[in-house]
Amino acid sequence: MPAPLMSRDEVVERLFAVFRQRGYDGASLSELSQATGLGRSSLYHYFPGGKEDMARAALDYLDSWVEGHLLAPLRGAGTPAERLARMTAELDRLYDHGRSACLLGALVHGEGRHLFQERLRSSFGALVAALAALVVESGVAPTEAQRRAEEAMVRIQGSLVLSGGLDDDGPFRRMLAGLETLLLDAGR
Amino acid sequence: MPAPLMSRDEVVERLFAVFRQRGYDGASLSELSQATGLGRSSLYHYFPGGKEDMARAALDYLDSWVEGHLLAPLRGAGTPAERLARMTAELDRLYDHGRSACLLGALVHGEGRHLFQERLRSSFGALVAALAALVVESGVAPTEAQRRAEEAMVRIQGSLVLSGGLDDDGPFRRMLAGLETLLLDAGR
DNA sequence: GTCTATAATAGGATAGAC
DNA sequence: GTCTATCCTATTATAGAC
Repeated sequence: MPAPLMSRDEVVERLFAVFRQRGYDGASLSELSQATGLGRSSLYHYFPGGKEDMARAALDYLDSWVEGHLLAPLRGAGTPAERLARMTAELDRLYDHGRSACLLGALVHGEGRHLFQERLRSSFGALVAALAALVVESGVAPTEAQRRAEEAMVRIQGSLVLSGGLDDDGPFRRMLAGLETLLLDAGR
Repeated sequence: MPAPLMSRDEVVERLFAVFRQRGYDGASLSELSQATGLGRSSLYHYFPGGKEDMARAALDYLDSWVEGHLLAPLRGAGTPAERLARMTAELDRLYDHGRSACLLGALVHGEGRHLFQERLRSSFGALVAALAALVVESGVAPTEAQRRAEEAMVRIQGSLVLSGGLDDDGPFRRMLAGLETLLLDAGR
């Protein structure tokens, strides 16, 4: 019995990288196999349900990353502005300064949406809810906080689409720079 | 020689509908064939370059639709606010109140991006430029106008992603409602 | 747990009849 | 201009050896 070449976590991380770039329909087993260095059969050993299982694992990985790197900082110590700054720094890492797509945004299209609509809803919903909670804590009324949190999510996703389409980091960078004003500035 | 069952324009319109929903990789010839009612061979008669040609035609169709329904109104008669209102009404139609995806946003992922990066750049760029011109006309400095136009595009795309992911029209509706304030209100 | 081999299907694309 | 038939490749998935 050969020992595993890499941890399951590392395998999933590479699957995640393929799905975010190629989308569900565009991610072929060949590419997933190449990216992980595992043969098809090894992939099916880890993921008996095939490609759908692999995408689900990628979503699990993202949820866990988001919880650890985005939601936890938002709930952590410091002023709302400090916590938000920690989150935006992590967003910048996650999306490689706007050069990498969002897995959720990629799975919204084609078969991915059909397979994962409920997961997408809950993942998007959790992020928006966490942002709204931060904004409420900063002294904004819940209704308005919810509106701002939704708009922040809209801008994150939209800037990734536009930066991808233009092949230009600008939109993502400017979006990141404007998040604090959008979420925490009272005069709006 | 059988007469054409439908005009080329109508064929392209149906191809457009498939690509926007399924993305480039997710749009199979079977589905494109079904959607148009044309057999594979007939599709290749219209589009000798195969699927890539079909997607290109869908992009042409979108560019033409955008020129006629979005850019022309922006340049037309009336105050900037009136022209913008005409454009947002057309946006609402194009995206079916937030229920249909954007072709450009769909083609940003997977193979579509590699094939059409330049087209995406110019289509996105033309829209942003037209919005910026309107904002300049309303009395805003060019640099600030460009910033607002880019943010409008970001919000359009982001709201479509979020409305798709949440399966909820809300984000798109609220985005549309906020466009005039974003673009034309001085106090920002 | 990984490999080689292979099945079974779907994909994109073409040829030629009418 | 559309059809039926076909080709070739890639795809997803499985079986079985080690």
